[in-house]
Amino acid sequence: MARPRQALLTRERIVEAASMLIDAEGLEACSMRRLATELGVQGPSLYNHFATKAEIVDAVAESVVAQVDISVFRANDWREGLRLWAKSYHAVLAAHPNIVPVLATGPGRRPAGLAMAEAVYGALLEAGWSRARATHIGALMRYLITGSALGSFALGFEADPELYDRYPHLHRAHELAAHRAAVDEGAFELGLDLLINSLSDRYDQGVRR
Amino acid sequence: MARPRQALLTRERIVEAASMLIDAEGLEACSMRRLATELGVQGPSLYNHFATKAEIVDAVAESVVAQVDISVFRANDWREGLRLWAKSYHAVLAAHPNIVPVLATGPGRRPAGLAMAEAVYGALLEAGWSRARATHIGALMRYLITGSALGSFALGFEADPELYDRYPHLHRAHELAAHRAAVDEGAFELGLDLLINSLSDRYDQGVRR
DNA sequence: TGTAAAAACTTACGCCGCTAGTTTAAGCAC
DNA sequence: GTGCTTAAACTAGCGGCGTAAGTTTTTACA
Repeated sequence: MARPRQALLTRERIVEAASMLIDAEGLEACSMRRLATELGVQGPSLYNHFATKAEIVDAVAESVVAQVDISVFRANDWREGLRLWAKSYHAVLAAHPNIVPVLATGPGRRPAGLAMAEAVYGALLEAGWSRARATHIGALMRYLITGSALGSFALGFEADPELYDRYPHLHRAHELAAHRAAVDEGAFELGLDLLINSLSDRYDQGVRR
Repeated sequence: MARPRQALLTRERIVEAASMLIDAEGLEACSMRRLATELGVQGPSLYNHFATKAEIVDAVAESVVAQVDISVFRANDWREGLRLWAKSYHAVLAAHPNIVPVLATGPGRRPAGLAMAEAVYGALLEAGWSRARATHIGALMRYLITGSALGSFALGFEADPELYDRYPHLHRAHELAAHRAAVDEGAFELGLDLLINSLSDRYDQGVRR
């Protein structure tokens, strides 16, 4: 086949297919040849639309981050804004866990990532936090959110009971996987509560740097 | 060359070389052929000592986690134990950042990882925290520690000033990289303080689940 | 001393990202 | 309408990847 009358590929179609493939089978499954097959095309054809594979993955990351609700900072106190944003971000990453390693390295040049950083940092500055502290708080939130999204704590323990014979306190660790949601969500909620409440206390005491 | 009079490889030599290669050039640089070259050997020879590449990487992860000081739980209050352990873990990961993605998925079957989980969880249980809360606290600490180790927050922003023209609050984001240590360490220290202090407050108020 | 296991080797398979060059259709200038 | 440029698909192929299979030689032990 040479050039078709109607183009088979668009950047949008490619990103959508890549996103679905990554969600369904993971980052490693998303090779150029495999992605092309998914789109009914030969591998190198993708290079007519993206210069490298990294650009495709980056576009997927961008489309995921764009789903995070950053409007919450406009209508809320910084504490509530931070909490609602974190929950939205957390929920988006929970729906697309396989792309998290890409996001964990920072916003890079992605507009949605930069817009999110702008919204968070701006809200903290406008609340009165110092530049340095606002940066720390932003970093801290990213640590919690991507750290929790990167790998389930519960699933980090294998289901084989014999594995824990030598570790008296871990004798029920093989049951963790069955309570995955409660464990992982509970830990995230606890962390969010602890961080925001204690930041709030400091703020109310006038400690803002 | 057939079998040499003195074995060229041992599991220890392989793990050591892999660890150095990963530290120096990253996980992707550590291919079987490259690692073998580093050891003065052909690629497939490594399979006489490890069944898969994943086993080698896992052994590197194990050797890194084994460097974390978990003795601190014996001589300290749970708060101070938690703080000292977290700092030790953080320092170890800062020295070996390229292996962090492997650790972030949990202890798996690695003895050092399981011993660490046992120490943390045991200390929390013996302090009086409920099983569920102790699990949450352990998960939360991992989120913070691996989240912060996974990618520098400061380096997540590119040094190109023009990138931030559209984002009024980010106009100095290109300077972040120059303050990498202050930003990243400040955020981690803040997070650790906030979490442990607020957990300590709850504990002192008798809220242990 | 004969045999089995160990530890190196070479060769090769099917993936991978990506480059180069080819073919044909589309879009535009005259 | 005709010719030129560009776009979007193709095929072929390079060097690298993890790993399997089979070979060679040495060592260790019965």
